Amino acid sequence: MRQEKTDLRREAGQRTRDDLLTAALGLLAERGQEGVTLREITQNAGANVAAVSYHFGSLKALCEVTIEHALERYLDAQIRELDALAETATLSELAEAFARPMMNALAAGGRELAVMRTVARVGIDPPEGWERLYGKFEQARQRALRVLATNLPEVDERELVFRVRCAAGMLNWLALAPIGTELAAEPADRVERMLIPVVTGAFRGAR
Amino acid sequence: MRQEKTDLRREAGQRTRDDLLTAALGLLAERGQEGVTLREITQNAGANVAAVSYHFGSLKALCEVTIEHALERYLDAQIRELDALAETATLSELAEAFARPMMNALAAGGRELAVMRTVARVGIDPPEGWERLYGKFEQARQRALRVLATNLPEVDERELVFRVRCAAGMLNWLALAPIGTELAAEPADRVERMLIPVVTGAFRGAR
DNA sequence: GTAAAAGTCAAGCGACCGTTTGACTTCCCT
DNA sequence: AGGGAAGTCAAACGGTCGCTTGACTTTTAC
Repeated sequence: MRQEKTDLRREAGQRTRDDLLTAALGLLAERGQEGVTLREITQNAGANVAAVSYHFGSLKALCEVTIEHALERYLDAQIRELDALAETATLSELAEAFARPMMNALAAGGRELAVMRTVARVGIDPPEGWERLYGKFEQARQRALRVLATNLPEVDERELVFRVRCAAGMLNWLALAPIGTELAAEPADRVERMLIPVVTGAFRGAR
Repeated sequence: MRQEKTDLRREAGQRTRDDLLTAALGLLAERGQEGVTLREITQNAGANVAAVSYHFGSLKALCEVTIEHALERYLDAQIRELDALAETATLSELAEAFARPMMNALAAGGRELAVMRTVARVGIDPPEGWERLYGKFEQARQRALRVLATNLPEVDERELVFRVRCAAGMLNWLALAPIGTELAAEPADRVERMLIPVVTGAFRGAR
């Protein structure tokens, strides 16, 4: 009983913290780091303005924690998909694994899509502390590069790196641009049937 | 003589106006609409803060004029490229024409790249008055779609629209992300040799 | 020559920003 | 029972924001 009370009390503080993170994620996805204000976050979270300083130290720190959470979640999911690939995977299978986390988010919409939007913005305006996740970032890229090199042994590696970055950028764009919200209204399998060939084609290249 | 003086004087007012537009373009390209401040623009332009209200009415109006200029310039260039295509153009030729304005800007860097960055941001945060250019936007898309449909008669038109949007998004991403600045340091023909196959592949699709 | 028009400028307006403060409540520990 | 830690809150801080004002200079028009 006393322990229950402890947990309940701790939940009160934790709840405010989580509400702030959720509100920050939504606004960061919508407007980016420059367009977010402390008062709007706290209002959406139903909290006092001082709560941000109390729980995170500053607005910037809250944004960094939020972005880092989103980025780590995305990279973990993508690495998981890529690691599940066979050594002999085709370009189409690579494209599917590479795009899977983004496709799932596009199909789910809501908070999942907000995570992706926030992640995509990192590629344009990198926040300060993001170097901490650079390792995971490189891990995903290297895994994709291996499969790519197996399928396209005649293509220069620098070009393969470029294609991975192009494909990643295209997926990020889908999350950020209005087309992302449009796709969220489509059946998931239809989105997949449209998107996979494009990513595969970008990987393969064509003259 | 009096006419010369008239012109010189008119240039004085026009010069401040142009300096404001240039400074606004640079900052809009760098930080986007939300991250731009009146005082930073006027400082970069060497003008007084009141100059913006005097010449444009408000900061928002200045931003809209700047963005519209950049967008119109981009669309005109792209439409020109696409209109120069033969009816029987290949996918690779289509890709080259489609990507030509962006590739030129990536090669030139500086102000040209700033124009592209500003244009690309329109796709994420559309400013208020951009509907005025929707016609040119559709014109470019329709022209690309025709060549695409000729080369890929077996593909559903909705899918072709999707591929055009993906390709455009990828190009926009190249302008916005750090990779854009990296490419600006490369030889132009090398960028072209890397980029065209990716765009072509995205157009063509692959299983 | 002279009055109107065009343009520039320093100063200041109210509004909103992120952050801090100190009082206050609630719960844990002994 | 009571000291203390955790958390919340209204209020206020200094600073920056976009924008306006009114004085001032320069150019234009007659």
